Amino acid sequence: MPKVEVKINPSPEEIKRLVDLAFSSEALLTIFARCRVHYDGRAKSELGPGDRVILVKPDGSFLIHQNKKREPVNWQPPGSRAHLELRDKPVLVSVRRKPRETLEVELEEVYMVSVFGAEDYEELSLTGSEAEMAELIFRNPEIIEPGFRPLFREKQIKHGIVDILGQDGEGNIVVLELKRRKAELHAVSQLKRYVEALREEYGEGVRGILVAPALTSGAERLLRDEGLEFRKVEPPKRSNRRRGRQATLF
Amino acid sequence: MPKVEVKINPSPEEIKRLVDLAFSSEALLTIFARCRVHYDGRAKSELGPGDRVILVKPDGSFLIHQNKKREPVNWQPPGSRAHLELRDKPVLVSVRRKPRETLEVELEEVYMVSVFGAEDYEELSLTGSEAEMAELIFRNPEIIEPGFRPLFREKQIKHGIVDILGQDGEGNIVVLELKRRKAELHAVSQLKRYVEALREEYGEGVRGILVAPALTSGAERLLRDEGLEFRKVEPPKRSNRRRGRQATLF
DNA sequence: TCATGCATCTCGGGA
DNA sequence: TCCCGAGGTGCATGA
Repeated sequence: MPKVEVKINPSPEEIKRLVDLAFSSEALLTIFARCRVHYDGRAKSELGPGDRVILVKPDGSFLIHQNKKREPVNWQPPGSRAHLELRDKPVLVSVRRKPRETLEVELEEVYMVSVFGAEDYEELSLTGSEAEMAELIFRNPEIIEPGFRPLFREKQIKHGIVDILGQDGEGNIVVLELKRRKAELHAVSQLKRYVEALREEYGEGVRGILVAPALTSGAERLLRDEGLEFRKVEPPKRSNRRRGRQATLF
Repeated sequence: MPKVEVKINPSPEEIKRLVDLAFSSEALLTIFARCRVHYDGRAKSELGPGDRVILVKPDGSFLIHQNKKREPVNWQPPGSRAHLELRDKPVLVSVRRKPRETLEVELEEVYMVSVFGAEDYEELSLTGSEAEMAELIFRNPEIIEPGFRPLFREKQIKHGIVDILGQDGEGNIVVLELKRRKAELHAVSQLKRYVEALREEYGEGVRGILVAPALTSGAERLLRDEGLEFRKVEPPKRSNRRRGRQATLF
């Protein structure tokens, strides 16, 4: 059985057949077409006629790509349900419930329809995340400062969830906010929110440290004004190993 | 000249020809293939073999889609430069400078290559944004409260940029933070940062109002604890008109 | 389900 | 260029 079926310049009947084939066989549907797009849901949008790539995945994900940018111009998330209606022109409709959102693609001219029975059992293995910065700090607490002891990870407090909660050599409570990239104002506000919530509960012996590879100018200014601290730490990149289903030791 | 050229089960030479055609003619390149993917840049990732859809746009955007989820599993942003190398297997390489990032796609089996000369001059017209909430408030300040006068939009202050800065009937300075959807802790922290910066400068006569269709439980708690206020406002959806290049009146 | 925060976030606007 | 914040953010994780 072939992985791919393609039709160039299909008739409406051929479009219908291939779209139904894709949906019934859990295959990836790809259409090259001149189309208009109407969206209504959390927001509302209109897109006039032009050539686009339309991708419908078996999990309901629906993407419309123009010839620029990384982002689809319109889309539906996984779990949406799509079907083809033959009106004057064929129209691809995708509906999401909760929140209710509808996407309609008027196919003015279809240049190509394809059905791709893609098989894929692999997951991405990624390194250099904030989670790995946290692991690094738990293994080597001295990179924060001598005497630092990390105690909790992702600790829920009154107004949010602290990345790492620990103590310094003097017995102060220490809040760490980690950022895998240059930290912005946003990150300082987050840290300040945690520090203030903990001072409310434990008094003045609470320090806040922003841990990141760098700071923006504004973040540095706010951090200084608020008496918070900074430690420069790069997110570690593991060399080769797989993440997730990690090799066990026996 | 046809809009689309497609080859099923192409040879390495045919792959090379079509990829070069796509890049030289500013066309959209779409490949269905079993591939492995290696990424190194801001982070680093590996993806084992599986069937994917690869999309390379003329602006350098590079997307690799699995058969699930809205998001590409790997990508490069616009401005990246791609080329095909014929090693043991053909390898698509995309490089971004600043920051340096490389994406390598080993093509283990290519089921289809296509070149789509897409023409598109339309831009998305979207309604229901935060910007439109701001316009609504400038036109109808009383939806905030009687006597409210909006004065500045996107006003830069010491620690950030305030959505709307105005005054109330008593002459207090009023900061509005707008959210087009349910406001979270993050939004309250933002508002608090602006209010504190302005109190630093102007004293206690500064009020902060979070303007959104709803609040999360945690946002409501923090807002209350900080003595900030809430006004329920839905983002307005225009009925039909085009946005951006709006129709002129003559 | 909701709430919370990360993300190779992307993207646009402004200084 | 950097900085800042919106986004139909998407997405995983926990309660």
